[in-house]
Amino acid sequence: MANSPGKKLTLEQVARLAGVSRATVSRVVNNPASVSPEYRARVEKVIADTGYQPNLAARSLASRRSGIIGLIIPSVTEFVFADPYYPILIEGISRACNLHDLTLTLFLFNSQDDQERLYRRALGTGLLDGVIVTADKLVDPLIPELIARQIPAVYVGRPPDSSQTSYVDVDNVSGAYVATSHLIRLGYERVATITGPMDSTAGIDRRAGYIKALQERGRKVDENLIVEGDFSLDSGYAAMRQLLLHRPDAVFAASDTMAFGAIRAIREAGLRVPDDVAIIGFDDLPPAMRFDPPLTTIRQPVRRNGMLAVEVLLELLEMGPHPPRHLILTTELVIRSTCGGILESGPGGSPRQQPVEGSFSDQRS
Amino acid sequence: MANSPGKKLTLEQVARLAGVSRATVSRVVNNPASVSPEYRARVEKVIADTGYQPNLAARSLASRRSGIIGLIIPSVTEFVFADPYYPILIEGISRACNLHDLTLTLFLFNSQDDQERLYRRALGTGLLDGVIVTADKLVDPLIPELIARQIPAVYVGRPPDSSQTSYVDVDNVSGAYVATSHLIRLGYERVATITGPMDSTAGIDRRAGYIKALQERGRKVDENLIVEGDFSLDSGYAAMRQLLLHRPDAVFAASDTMAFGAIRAIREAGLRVPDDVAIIGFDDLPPAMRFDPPLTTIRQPVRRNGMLAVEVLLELLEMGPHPPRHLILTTELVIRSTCGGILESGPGGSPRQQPVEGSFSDQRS
DNA sequence: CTTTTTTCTGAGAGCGCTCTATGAAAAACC
DNA sequence: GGTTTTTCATAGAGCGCTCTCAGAAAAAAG
Repeated sequence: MANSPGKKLTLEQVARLAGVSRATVSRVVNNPASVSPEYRARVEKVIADTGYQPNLAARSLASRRSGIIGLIIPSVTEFVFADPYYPILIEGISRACNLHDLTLTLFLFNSQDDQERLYRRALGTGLLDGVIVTADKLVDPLIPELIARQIPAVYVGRPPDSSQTSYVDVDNVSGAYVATSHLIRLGYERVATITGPMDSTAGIDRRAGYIKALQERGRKVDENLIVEGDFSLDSGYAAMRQLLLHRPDAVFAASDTMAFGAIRAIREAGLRVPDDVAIIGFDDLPPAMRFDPPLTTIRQPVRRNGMLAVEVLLELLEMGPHPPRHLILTTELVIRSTCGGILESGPGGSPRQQPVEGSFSDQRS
Repeated sequence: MANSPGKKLTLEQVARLAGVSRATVSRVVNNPASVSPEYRARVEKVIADTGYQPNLAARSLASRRSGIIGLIIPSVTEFVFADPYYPILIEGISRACNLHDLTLTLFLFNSQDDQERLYRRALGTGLLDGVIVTADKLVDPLIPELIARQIPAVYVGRPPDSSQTSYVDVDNVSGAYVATSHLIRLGYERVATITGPMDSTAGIDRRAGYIKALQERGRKVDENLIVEGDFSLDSGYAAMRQLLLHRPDAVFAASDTMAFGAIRAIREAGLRVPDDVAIIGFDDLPPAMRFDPPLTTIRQPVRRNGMLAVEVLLELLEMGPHPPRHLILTTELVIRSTCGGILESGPGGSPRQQPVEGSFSDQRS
């Protein structure tokens, strides 16, 4: 009896059934505290009996709040879903949405041509309360658009210009630094890296962390040991083949998926991991643990990132844009089997990172 | 100049700027043919100059059409994204949405508790023009709900009761039949199967295809050679370990992911694929090709399925529910390296399936 | 017991758009 | 040239909800 009215019930009818005015029903729905107990009970009974649910379009038109947020992933889908990263991010976002009774809309584009229409659809119709955008590209036409239209937005990953944009990111520089330091500490001499795309901030930051670690240890940076990938398996494979020409004994791959590709290339060259070449990844998505051999990597809290993005967006929605929020989560070194772990407990304290998954620093810029 | 009006433009204002009535602007937006060329040009110019875009909430309230559809995946997300199946399905759906200028909302639930609230949110607010639902579970409280509320819906995968429900599916029985027949034809004697969950139609149908193939060849069905999995890697691994007790020489796994788990179990037992145990999967998602050794499997057009689901939904939206539509796509045997392919060209014609990816049968029930 | 303050409900004006009914102008017909 | 059709823009009534404002009733104060 709680539902299935042939025709949809309106506020008006509920009001009539309860013998009150429309405004009162609206109030019990949106702010029960403002209605006297008797009236509230009366209305609530009718709502329970009829299974009344407000019409979102009408509510949204009148209140300019829809409870709908958008997730915009400005990359072509084939690329997007080649990696478990995005599904897990989506899972996190969706979880937080469920927690807050938000509805999630998804804007993926399948070809570059979709982009313009998609953005119009997402941003122009005024339906979305706000958006979460993944910072995939260094050149992002979306940022000025979002600012001009004054649409609350939170980036996942550091956007190219963060002066007016809130974001949630992991500390990529430090993660890469830790990864590279780990390799150096284990005694490897020729530590190479397969970077992410140089048109993404994540790619740039992780490369910077690699170089920082090298320099701090007084190693010189050899450009031959730096090859650019695009986070995909194939690019990891190709990059590794190129790297092999220069005989690295350890490699920091800027994503797990590229690490898998690299391992394949290493094996095809008749070499072994980690005996001949050690390798460390970045991400620690589920396949890393299951891979054979299990991958040593830098864990980033992707799901958590997604959830926090929603929280920050909600904050923006309530408090207005004000100073943009920047949340940086820490990463964690996860030692498994691809770096040859024997030497790892050197003198002078454990090199093992503290798991600090829950913590994060909150810095405003 | 095409956008960034500080305050959002309304139809009203566009009408004023163009010196026409609101109704006229509305008509050029929705049905340009019904407006005389001069007026149309005048209005279109203003729209182009101002970058006007109609407010979705208002439009949806007045016309009862939002251009938004929902994708409901009635499984817990951790499970959902453990497999590349869903991301690829989403990609297909999203592609078709872009093609038709539809907006996609995503309803995932992260715990069983979400379910009720999620369904209310998805179905009760009247915002969605229709929904696509994945037929994951045999017991689906959604179907009666959808019928009662008269919400246009298309299932991906055969729903438990299809008498009133449209769906798009692949021919699971025939796919499993082909897979099993392939194994038999190659000369394997003890052909086992790792089934999908028995509370899903896909699991049931693929099991049925396996049994049908066995029976048609006069093989007797040995219950010891049938173990139930849940499409996950771990379940494939566990199922295979159990199967190994009964010395199968070939296995049909009802999903690629389970096949990967099974292969791991086989190797851990000191056996080789395909020399000691042949294995064939189902899905042919990207990892199948990249796996070492590349997996022989049954290809199902997942992306295409997603796109067609949208097309069918659109049809429903335009034509009304009428007789439910049932679209069954065919599968295709993809021979790679896990079945020992040498014997495959037996006498009496090639056992290789015709690739028929593009075709599908359209049967109404 | 009257006045002031507080608490709540109801009336009513939108939110921005669609769509039917209406009527004016243009085209077609006799 | 007058009448009937056809074409096409406009007026205006909603769609279902929120929210401000005013006023009635109840509580507090004098």
